[in-house]
Amino acid sequence: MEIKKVKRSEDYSAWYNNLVKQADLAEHSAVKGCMVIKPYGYAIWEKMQAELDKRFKDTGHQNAYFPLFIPKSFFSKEASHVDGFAKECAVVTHYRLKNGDDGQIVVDEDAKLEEELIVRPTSETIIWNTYRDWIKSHRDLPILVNQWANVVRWEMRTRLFLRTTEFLWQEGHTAHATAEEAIAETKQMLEVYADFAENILAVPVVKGVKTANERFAGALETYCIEGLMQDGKALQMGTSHFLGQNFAKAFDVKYATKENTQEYVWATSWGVSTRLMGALIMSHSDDEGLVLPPNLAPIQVVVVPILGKKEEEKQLVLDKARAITSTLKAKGIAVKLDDRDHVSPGFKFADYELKGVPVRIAIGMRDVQNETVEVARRDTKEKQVMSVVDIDTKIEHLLAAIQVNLFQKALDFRDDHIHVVNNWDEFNHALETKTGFVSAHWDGTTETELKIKELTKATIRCVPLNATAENGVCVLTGNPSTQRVLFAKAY
RNA sequence: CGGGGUGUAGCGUAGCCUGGUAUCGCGCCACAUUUGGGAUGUGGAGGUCGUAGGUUCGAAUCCUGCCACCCCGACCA
Repeated sequence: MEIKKVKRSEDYSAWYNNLVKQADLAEHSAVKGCMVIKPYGYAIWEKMQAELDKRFKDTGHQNAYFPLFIPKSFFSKEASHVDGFAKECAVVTHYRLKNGDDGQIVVDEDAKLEEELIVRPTSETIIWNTYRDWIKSHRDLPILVNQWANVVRWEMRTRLFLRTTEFLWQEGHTAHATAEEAIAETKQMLEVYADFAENILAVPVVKGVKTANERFAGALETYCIEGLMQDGKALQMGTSHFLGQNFAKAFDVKYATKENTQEYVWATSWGVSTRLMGALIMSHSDDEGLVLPPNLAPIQVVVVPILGKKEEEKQLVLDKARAITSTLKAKGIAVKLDDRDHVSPGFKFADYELKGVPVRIAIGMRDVQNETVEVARRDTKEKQVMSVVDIDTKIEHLLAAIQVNLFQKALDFRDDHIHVVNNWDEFNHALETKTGFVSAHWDGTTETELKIKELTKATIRCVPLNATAENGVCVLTGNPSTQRVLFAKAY
């Protein structure tokens, strides 16, 4: 395969698209807006799933599965929800095809559904319709359920992983007796997402709440984690919603309290999607290709034997390479020995760099004689010759160091790209001349937020949770404000 | 969905303006020599030129519709 080089600094979009294809993560399918996730890309998604799923289970959740289809009438039950999703729903209207007059397969008009089915864009409605039957008493609460699923949102414009018509995600849907408990759940899951993003993806995130304008359709409060990509655009990486009693009321889900009164149930929902693949790619990768954090790499270490021409030397090198491979495997490291003899070492080096493998070990005759290996790390491109003594421990430490370094690098980049401004001129100047987040005072009204969006294309990514109270004036209106919010151009 | 652009072998491309059945590189197959940063030579296979029509003796090339992708908007995880 000829490698098409696209520089990140020259055309970020082209670089991203090219990287997704070259690194064998995904490709466009025959279906508009839908992608094929290839085995290597899916392996990374599976690692994400495993890490998230463990955290969900650790916080008491169970997995379940609800239907792909939702009766249309369910959507009309929660008014703001239908407003939010109606414009992007795929609808099933018929259940049969037949042979048409001209030999073409056509939809059988006689097989029209009584009630159309919506392909889920999210599952609150079907799930809350189900919860009505599950919840009768305070003893049935809480319900802590997650589902791994595909959903469909008919977006105007799609991009590999970042926004596809069909995407994979998980959606947690919990039911609680009290508002306090539901809010605690919402916040807990936000922490789970932030922990996952920072410690597994090595992507620093800002935890915050969305403004009323950016809130999930049907939520009282939307918490989010926001990341900053290498091109300086923000990416919403996960959301956790406090839904109040909106869905309980819409679907009439009540429970009997200890005092035998009937109360509506309190709800949360939370989700992250294959968009995280996009976040991962855009946070760390470079002109040589993908850069994967060790905690997520399907292959953490690749061993490349440098095979000489003499048959006996070949065997010596291979034996040594195999020995090191099993030593690392025994330590629980995901290691691959690439002993193919028909591609050159140089080709393999470049190929595994493209695939983002964190550590490469090369072993040749020199190393066999000296009891050494050459170790190269993907993140810094540094190479060093190491003694094979305790190689497993050394590699284990190196992987941990790479994980930390990637996070630190991304964190430094993010912090360098938060621009604090205090008036409208500074605000505009920052948006025009710099990329990243702009930290500014805002008067708290949707009107101002929309006006700023119209004037600058920047949106309020979130009201950060850890911000300190600080009196100031809104950059646009001059009205009083008590806290800074983060603006940015976003994906 | 609006504006702009692109579509030729698995990948990247030339040819299109000025119509005559397609160029080059990588990859692939065979053999040999190679192997510490994308090896070299020799021989070979692979294309209904995105798709459906139209014009023409003849269409990759001209015209029309459609599809897909990219960029910029609007919408959004």
